Amino acid sequence: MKYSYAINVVVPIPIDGFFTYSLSKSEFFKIKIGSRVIVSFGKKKYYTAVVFEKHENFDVDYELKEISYLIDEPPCITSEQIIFINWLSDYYLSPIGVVLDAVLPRSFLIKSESVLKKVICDKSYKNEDYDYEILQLFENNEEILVNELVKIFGFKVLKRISGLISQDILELNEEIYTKYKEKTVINYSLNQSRDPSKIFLRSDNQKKVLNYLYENKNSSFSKNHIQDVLGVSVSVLENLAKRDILLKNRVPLKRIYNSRETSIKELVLSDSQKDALNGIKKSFLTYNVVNLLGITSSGKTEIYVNLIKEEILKGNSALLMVPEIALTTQLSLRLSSYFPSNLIVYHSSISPNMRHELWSDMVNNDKPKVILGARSSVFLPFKNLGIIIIDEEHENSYKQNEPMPRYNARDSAILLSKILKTKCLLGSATPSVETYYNSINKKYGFVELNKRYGNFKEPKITLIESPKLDNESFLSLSLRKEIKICLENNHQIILFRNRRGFSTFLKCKACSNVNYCPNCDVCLTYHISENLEKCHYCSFSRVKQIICSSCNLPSMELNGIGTQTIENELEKFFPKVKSQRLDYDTTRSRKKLKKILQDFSINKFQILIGTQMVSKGLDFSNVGLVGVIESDFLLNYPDFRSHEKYFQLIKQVSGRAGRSISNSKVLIQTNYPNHHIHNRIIDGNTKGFYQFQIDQRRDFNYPPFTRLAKVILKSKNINVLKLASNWFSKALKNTMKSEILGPEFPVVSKIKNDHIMNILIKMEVDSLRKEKKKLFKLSKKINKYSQFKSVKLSVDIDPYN
DNA sequence: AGCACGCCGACT
DNA sequence: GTCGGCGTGCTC
Repeated sequence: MKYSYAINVVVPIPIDGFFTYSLSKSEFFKIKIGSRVIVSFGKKKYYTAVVFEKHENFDVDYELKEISYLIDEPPCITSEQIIFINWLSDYYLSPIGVVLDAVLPRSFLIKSESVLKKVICDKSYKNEDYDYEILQLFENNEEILVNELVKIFGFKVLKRISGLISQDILELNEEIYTKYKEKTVINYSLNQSRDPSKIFLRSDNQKKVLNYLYENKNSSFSKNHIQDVLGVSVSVLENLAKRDILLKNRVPLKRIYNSRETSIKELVLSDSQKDALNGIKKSFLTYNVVNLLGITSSGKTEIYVNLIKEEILKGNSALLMVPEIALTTQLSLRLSSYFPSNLIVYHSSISPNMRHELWSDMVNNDKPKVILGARSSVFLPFKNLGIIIIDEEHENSYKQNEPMPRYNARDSAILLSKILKTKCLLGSATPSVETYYNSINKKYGFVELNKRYGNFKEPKITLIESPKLDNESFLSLSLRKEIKICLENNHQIILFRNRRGFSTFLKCKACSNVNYCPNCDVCLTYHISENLEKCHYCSFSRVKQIICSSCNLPSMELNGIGTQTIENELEKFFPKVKSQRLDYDTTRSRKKLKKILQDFSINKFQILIGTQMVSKGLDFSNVGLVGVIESDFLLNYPDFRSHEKYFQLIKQVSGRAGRSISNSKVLIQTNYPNHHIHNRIIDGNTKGFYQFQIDQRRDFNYPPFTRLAKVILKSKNINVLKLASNWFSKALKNTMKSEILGPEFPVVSKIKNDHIMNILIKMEVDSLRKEKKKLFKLSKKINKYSQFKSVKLSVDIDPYN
């Protein structure tokens, strides 16, 4: 069949590929690539879909449906985003619908939630009886869900409504527009109809307000503003309003850009910062991507701010990506003092209203913006973006594993910078091996910043052998000594403990049995505060059991060193000293997290005990000692990146010490004081460390010399899983020329009753596209075999872990 | 994702 | 005899 006008759309559901719909000539010329349409999809459902391609004289061998409704003529996503979405889907072997779903704000995608609103209800439309049938329903209702109409009349109703809409009798709004609520404030302004000479006031405060408003004629102010400027309370305003001297009116307030105006700070750069900044600018003349290696506390932020400022002055926007927004309160405060009216903070858990407003603002408003965002901020509809800065470029949290799509925001941002022809700066004190390799091989520009801000010395790092198990305490004598000295100097202490490895668990004294989760292949973690044994992979939890399930003796007892045990231990040795724990269990709420960090920064307590969280970008001036306790499980962890991760972790926690004091110390309590990584950490030979890693990666064919793909197979039935994995691995070996490893069970081999097997593929860089295509084709094949139908297969491109 | 179709078991 | 369980396959 031949269609004069057709469009290819993407439907935001986990299906691959485009779907083609026909449309009228007028619709065809109105519609743009990136516009949203409502289409009937499947038997009943209506979805919001996005136009990706337009075709004239389109030939297909099946019948096309017509589009139901054109939502927005101006596209809701940019043409660059169309390219980007296609790339993401292609590169990460992820259905394009899944990518679209991740990119667009939820509020744009609500399916079949359109609402019909009565505009005029003119009885003269009686003559067309089917229209009247619909209009009748609006006699009693102002608004009706399209869904309801579809339920009553079937899906053909949409064609009928579209007639009424084009005649302006009904109005179709997406549910979001009714759900989306403008934020408003009450503003006070002068009642111009009152003669000022006839107003008599006794109160000084009231006079103050009136004078202020006279000075700023024709403007109105929010109560907050008047309170801030004049220091008068609301009741003063209310009294004036009661006497009709002031008028109250509600005005819409943008949720974005409403950070309080503060004085714009002037930046003072140190000489080494200036050098680095100039180096970066020079480097951007030749390279699209530049890597800034600035040691901890060297003041990378000031450099970022400078680069962003230059873009803003040029009328461009800037994106600053950070790994985890929860820990960036300090950073966002600093940024808002430099860019009070341009800053937008963006992450996955901002409110739908906010996201909606922000997105529309980016599409419709050319005002330069500074966006501080977590990984999902790469998906925003950028216009005139001048620079992308990726802070802590090495962080694993740039990689999203769950939910789909799996993508790496750092890599995606680099590609986005190419699509947008934008500069891209990678910043880190401990760059990833890949980035380091690209820098020394001139694929990226490379700038180093080796001096701490304020010229404070980097802390002195010392290794101590962990005490033997039967020792009086797992806190070694020398660590306790240093803690004491540090406390006497009135400095603060951070104790770092890596949660993975072992956290607290229960073990049988008699038979050494450890309790496992019934659904997952991990042992249960014991939470003292709730007296519960919990699984960290599924939602399983139960009250602590003292009786061993294996030998029936009441001999289950606490094992492992968690942050709680450290706290208890500290209390034993330093009973008068205040400490606080900071980990994902104790700090579920953001407020609490903020409070703990705030309290620590104003010296309310002396010792902060924490997991990974304390290693990331916290800036406390008074920390004299960082203690690392038993965190070296990474040295034995079966992953080619585990040494790199360990190095980064230690460097980052160490960096928390001595930010504004000299003679700060880092003590690493370890079982492997002679490990070669420890040698590189002690002698500060970072280049040596990276060279060693690069050589190893080259020898064993790991990235950056190859690209990895991990195939994850899951099934409730372990035997089926084994058969399927072996079959798939063989199939891969037969069709691909890449090296195939596995199948093998991962460290955690069962989650939520699904058994898991992984196959690792090492693909040559220059045959990547072809190899991925083969992998993709094969992955579709496995469910064609009836015996493997229950096996769930997914692919992780450039996996971490 | 959602929905229909379809093939088996326990019920008025 | 039928209601309903959820396994499987399709959606322009």
